Amino acid sequence: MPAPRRPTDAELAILRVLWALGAGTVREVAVELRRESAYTTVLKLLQIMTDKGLVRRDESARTHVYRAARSERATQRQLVRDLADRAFGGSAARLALLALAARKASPEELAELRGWLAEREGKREEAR
Amino acid sequence: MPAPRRPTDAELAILRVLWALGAGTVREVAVELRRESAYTTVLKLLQIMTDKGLVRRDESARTHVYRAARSERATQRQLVRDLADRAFGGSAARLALLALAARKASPEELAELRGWLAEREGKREEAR
DNA sequence: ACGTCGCCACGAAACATTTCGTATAGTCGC
DNA sequence: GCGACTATACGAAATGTTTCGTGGCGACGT
Repeated sequence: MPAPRRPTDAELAILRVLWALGAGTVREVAVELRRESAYTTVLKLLQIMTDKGLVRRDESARTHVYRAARSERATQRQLVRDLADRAFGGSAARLALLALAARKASPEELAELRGWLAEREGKREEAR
Repeated sequence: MPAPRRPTDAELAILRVLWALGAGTVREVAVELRRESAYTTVLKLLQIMTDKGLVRRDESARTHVYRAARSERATQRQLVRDLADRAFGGSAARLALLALAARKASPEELAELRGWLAEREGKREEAR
């Protein structure tokens, strides 16, 4: 399968609901987004997303059930790479640095970051 | 001025050229992008971008000169925040962590990151 | 059986993005 | 002044995104 195109804003909003729910019907997704989109809008988007391969549809029941085709993580990775290419000359690390500067990070997040760096350091030691 | 809308892909490509050049005429920008866009396409985009407030135009000479209205850094910050909101539940730190995992970082970049964390640590000490 | 309700398919409109052709006009050299 | 060259402006088409209305079909209660 060819690399799926970057999801649009509206598509991403739907994907987020599906990731949170695991799977869902049109109505369930629409309820989560009700302030933003009418039922048939969500339906249409999900149909388009099915065609694009962004979601998979289970049609075995009369009320179809949708799932995201790719994991949240994989999609996030794709979006990050895309943004790195478009706005950071391809450097995801520079993107990361700016992200850290752009918004305050919680202590937990900082701890995660330190952990990541430490692990990274460990690997470097190993490689000697 | 109201917050300018997120630049589109084609707009961002042009902004990158302008940031690199400092300022430039339509032709200069078009030359940098020549494999991607015809001269009049670049012209049209720059006109639109002027209307949107993404670039400023100096019309004092017959050949207009364009400059990015906002710095590369500020725009990057905006894009990062936008992506954090759309795909990371607003957490720029989680975005940063994924960015680090998504692409190998150079030793220089890792050093920068360590430096940033160290500085951060210093501030925490100060606050006691 | 019949009305009602929920569901999906489809089409179309409204809008944004991207592309480029053509028109028009200033400038320079001759 | 005239022609060649370069510049901007404008319009319009091609494409992509987002919105929602309408129609038809099946299920379910009464």
